[in-house]
Amino acid sequence: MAGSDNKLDSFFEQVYAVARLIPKGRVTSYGAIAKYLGTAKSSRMVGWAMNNAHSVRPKIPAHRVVNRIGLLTGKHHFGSPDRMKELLEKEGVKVKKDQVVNFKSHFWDPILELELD
DNA sequence: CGATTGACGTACG
DNA sequence: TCGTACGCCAATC
Repeated sequence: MAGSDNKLDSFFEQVYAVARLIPKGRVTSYGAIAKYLGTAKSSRMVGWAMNNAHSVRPKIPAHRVVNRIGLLTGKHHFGSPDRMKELLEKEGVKVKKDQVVNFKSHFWDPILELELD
């Protein structure tokens, strides 16, 4: 279709798409998203995408995206450093010292969940 | 326009 | 096992 919204054509939009697919009470990592998109080495760009996510609508549940060890590295970007923690705990994700408790159990891997045969 | 930074992750020693 | 170096690419200084 001419003039179609090829938003998914942008790497950032792909990150946003996956971020929106993160179920409530679940978390994922930048690397997991990057790897799912086929750019595992560009994990930094996922973080940049999240930075830009503040200007993207609908709002991106960036609070469900943490680094590979479950550390709330981006908590300072939510307006308040405790905002991310509150949001996660509100969804049932325990956070201790800026780190997701039982992170592995809450980990949501798009490669496994969105895997297509 | 060139150098530095950044919400990360992997590789190497 | 731990510490350091590098890659990635866009935005900012």
